[in-house]
Formats: sequence, structure tokens, C-alpha cells
Amino acid sequence: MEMVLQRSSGGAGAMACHRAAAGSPELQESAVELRRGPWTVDEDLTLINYIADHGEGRWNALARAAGLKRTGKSCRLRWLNYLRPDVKRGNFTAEEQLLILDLHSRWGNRWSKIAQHLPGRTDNEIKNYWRTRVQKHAKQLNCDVNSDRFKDAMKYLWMPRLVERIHATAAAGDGSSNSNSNDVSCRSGLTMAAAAVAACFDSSPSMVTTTSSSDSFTSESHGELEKSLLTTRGGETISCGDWMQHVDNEFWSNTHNIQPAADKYNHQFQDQELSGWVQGFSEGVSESLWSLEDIWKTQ
DNA sequence: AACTAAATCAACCGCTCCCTG
DNA sequence: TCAGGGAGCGGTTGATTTAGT
Repeated sequence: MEMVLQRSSGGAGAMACHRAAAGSPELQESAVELRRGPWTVDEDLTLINYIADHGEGRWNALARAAGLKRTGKSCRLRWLNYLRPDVKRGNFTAEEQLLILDLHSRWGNRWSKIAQHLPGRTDNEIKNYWRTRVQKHAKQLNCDVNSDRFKDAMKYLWMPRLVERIHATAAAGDGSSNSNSNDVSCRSGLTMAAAAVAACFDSSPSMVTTTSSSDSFTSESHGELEKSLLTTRGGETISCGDWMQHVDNEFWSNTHNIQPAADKYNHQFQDQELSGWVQGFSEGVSESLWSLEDIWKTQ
């Protein structure tokens, strides 16, 4: 059952109510004292029952007709984000995380648009996921999530590292989290990962292009890659290896903090074939790594 | 066990878009 | 064509929960 705790009626919220009474679309609702803050069980039931009988839409009218002392906006939000029967609760699956990352790389903060492609998930939930999980990593690196630095760190550092991890896991025949994995799934995961890295490097003419063979990408080749990479920023050519070293140190010094979150997600992975590849994604989350199609095509 | 910091997420706000008269 | 209202979107806030000391 939902905890019902009334928020303070003062502060900005109360001021907002006054603004509403001063001539906004909320004018009619302000005739009665509007409730704010967390919804009570009774309110939820009232809203659910009303929508079951009359359908949704026309939220301001709905709020009045249902006898809810809430704004239409509030009713709509409560319904869409919480009460809808098909709303999915709980942690995002690996597939969902992957989809969010991919779609965000295409559309940016178009949360509603992204949510349309994740059945049962709300824009609010996706937005919260992005802000808490992804932006956290950017913050740890003292850079903006949209910065070239962060994107490059994902592309050229974390991705190869992830491939290495996957490779290592597969080579070790890891059975802890993927006890059902067989050679086929391992190879498939590695192929996908290799294709992802290749897609990253293909976008830059100066980058070393890997083959689709998982075996061709080793720690040694990654090391050589770091040394050879050059990147141009603002007309100034700098050594990628220098700043990568810095980013690398910072990032990996924080992995012990990130691991619990990764474990939390990993145990929920449903697609065994995908799970091996996605493993570690919660550690170095990507914003604009590759297109999902690139991955699926390689399978 | 108590306290603090960090993370999470429901709810709110302001703005914009779209529809209707 | 324009104005007004409703709906939806993205950003932000702050209460609660969880993790760490």
C-alpha cells in the first residue's frame, strides 16, 4: 500500500496555487482548495474508478467530475505515471537500458518519444533513469554528459574495455551469471560487441578499424589503439592518450562504487544471449555509442 | 544504533503546441 | 486569422529510501 504523507502546504507550491487562482487555466479548480503532494489510496481509487467508467482525457473536467481536489494536470500525471494498468514497475531490464541509450543517442532528451518505444515505461521514469544513472558517470568525470570528452570516453575507452571484459568472461567460461551460456551465445555476444566497437571506429577516419572477429581485438591492440589515437578539439590537436589516461584513472578508480548497481541489474537480465554482451553496461553507460541496428545486423 | 550522504523517484512547474470556436 | 483553453513535454524539486561510516 502507498504511504500517504502530506507535504507541507507552504513554500513554492502554495505560491503556485495562488498563481493558478490569478487567472491560469487552473482557475476553476482553484474555486475549491486544491490538494497537492502525494496521492492517497482513496484518491487513487477515485481516479481509477472514474476512468474505468468514463475513460481518460479532458483532465480538468475529469478532475472536477470525479470530485478530486486536484488539477487536471495532476490527475493526468498520476494516471499516466502510476495508475495505468499497463505501467511497468521496477528496474529496467538490460534490453530496456540498451534501447534507452540507443534512442537517446538519436533523439536526445525527447523522453516522451523514447518512452513510446518502451511499452509500460513512462517518460518520467526514463528521464529519472538517465539523470540518475548516466549523468552520474559524467559527473564523476567532471564533464558534461553531452561533452565531447564524455562521448569520446565512452566510444574509445569504455567500449573497448567492455569488449575485453566480455572476452575475458567468455574465455573463462564464466558460469556465475550466465550458467546457461554456451559457445554460440558467447560468440554471438562477442561478435555484437566487436561490431559495436567497429561501428565506433568507423566513424573516425583516423581510428583503427577492427575486424568483425572478436579474437582480433585484444588488450594489446587496445593499448596500441590508445597510443595512436589523435583527436582534434577546437582546432587544437591533442594526444588522445594523455587525457584518456586521466579519464581512465578516474573512471576505474570508481568502479568499486558502481559494481553493486551493475550486479543489481545483471541478475535481472532475461535474454541470455544479450546478457553476456550487455554485462558491464551499468558500469560505463553510453550515450551515443552505436545504433541497435548495427548490432542486430551482425547476429 | 545513530548519524550523514547519496540515490531514487513521485510530483510539480513553466512553457509550448495543438485544437476549437 | 486569431485568441483561449486543454494537453503534453522537459526540467526541477524535495521527500523518502538506501548505503556508508
